[in-house]
Amino acid sequence: MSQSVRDRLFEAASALFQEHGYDVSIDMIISRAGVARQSFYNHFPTKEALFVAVMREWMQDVSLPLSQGNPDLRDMLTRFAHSYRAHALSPCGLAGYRTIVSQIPRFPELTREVFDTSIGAMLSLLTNVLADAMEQGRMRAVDPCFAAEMLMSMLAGYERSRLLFGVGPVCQDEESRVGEIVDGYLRMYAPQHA
Amino acid sequence: MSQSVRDRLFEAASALFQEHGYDVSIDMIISRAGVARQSFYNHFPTKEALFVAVMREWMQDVSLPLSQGNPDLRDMLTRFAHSYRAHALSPCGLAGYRTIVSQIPRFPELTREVFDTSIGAMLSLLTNVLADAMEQGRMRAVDPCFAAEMLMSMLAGYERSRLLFGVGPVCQDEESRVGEIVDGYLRMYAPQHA
DNA sequence: AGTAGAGTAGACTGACAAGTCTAGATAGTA
DNA sequence: TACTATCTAGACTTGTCAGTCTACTCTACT
Repeated sequence: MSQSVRDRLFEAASALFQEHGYDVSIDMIISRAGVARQSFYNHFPTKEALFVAVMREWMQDVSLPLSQGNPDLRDMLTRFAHSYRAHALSPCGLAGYRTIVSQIPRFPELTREVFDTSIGAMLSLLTNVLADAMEQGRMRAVDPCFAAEMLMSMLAGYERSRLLFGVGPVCQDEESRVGEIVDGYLRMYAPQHA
Repeated sequence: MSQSVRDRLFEAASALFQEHGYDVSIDMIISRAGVARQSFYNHFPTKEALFVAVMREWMQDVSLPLSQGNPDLRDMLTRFAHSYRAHALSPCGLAGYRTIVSQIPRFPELTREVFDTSIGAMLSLLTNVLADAMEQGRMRAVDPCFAAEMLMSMLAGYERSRLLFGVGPVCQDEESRVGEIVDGYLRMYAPQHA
């Protein structure tokens, strides 16, 4: 037995919540984990508690290559774009998004916390970077938070919905699509007196 | 009795599906409609059938002020922007989006149909309009479908997620926000030889 | 008057799920 | 050996919900 009972429960629940949403029975979780019913309740008081724990772990997965000192704005944004899209548009990320969104009414504080520490945290990181670029005259001076929202929207707006609904493939050519998005974005926010 | 039993069931179900998602009991629906249990089954064979009917009605609500002949591109896009955002970011639109997204695994064909006839239909309308503008040299010539995706993303990308998660108010100043988005968009796709 | 259709009220069934409880197995430790 | 903690196996309780069924009422039509 390489993994502890708790870890096996956790992994099984994480996969099942992603696949089927919150409506997975405890029986399914314990059978996937290969664990007895009572063992579940030895580690988690309720199913809700397990869900909360899994959600909190999902939040930890966000890490972004956004170094504030990078002199090449285009390069930095391109890296960010690939990293963000790889997470948000992956089957995993999409399924997690769906699971969380569907549980917003049941867990309002938790889901809000998930938002703040993942998407919201990304936004504020990006906002800082853009504010920096604006101060140095490498970008048109606008509200940096608004500009950050625009980039994140362009990277995973319509496309996230489309993929959520299972319409079409992920992308024909990720590289060139990201290139086009970043190009357009830099045109939109090019310094006024170039 | 002003409304037929069927209409009352339909309205009650539409409101409750929006508010609570698919997990609303038949008891709740009939009690809200003020109707007996058997009457429900006189009109709909199953709860799923009612859900499908309600979803199909939701699709009908999309109508857009996109006249292909409008000579003022900015004016046309601004109208589109307001109309799209009024629908997508309203409490109603957001709740419906959540309900549908959470039921994607259970009703894959239906939800796909919903997407195609609402968001997807908007995209193709907008695509035609943009292609037109590009042909006339009023916009930079790029893939019009990609350009349409960008506009829809900017109008309801990050913001839709934020509102879905119950973070913050709808908007401080809708008018100026839409103005900024359309401005930026037109800058991004301004003709190359202005 | 009589009949059919559509309504109400509410009991009932069968399935399923969360959480509790009992009993026994296994392993580590004093 | 004896004790304790954690595990397994699975029965059990309680509650909910979709869908069925019975019995009665009301109204329209012939």
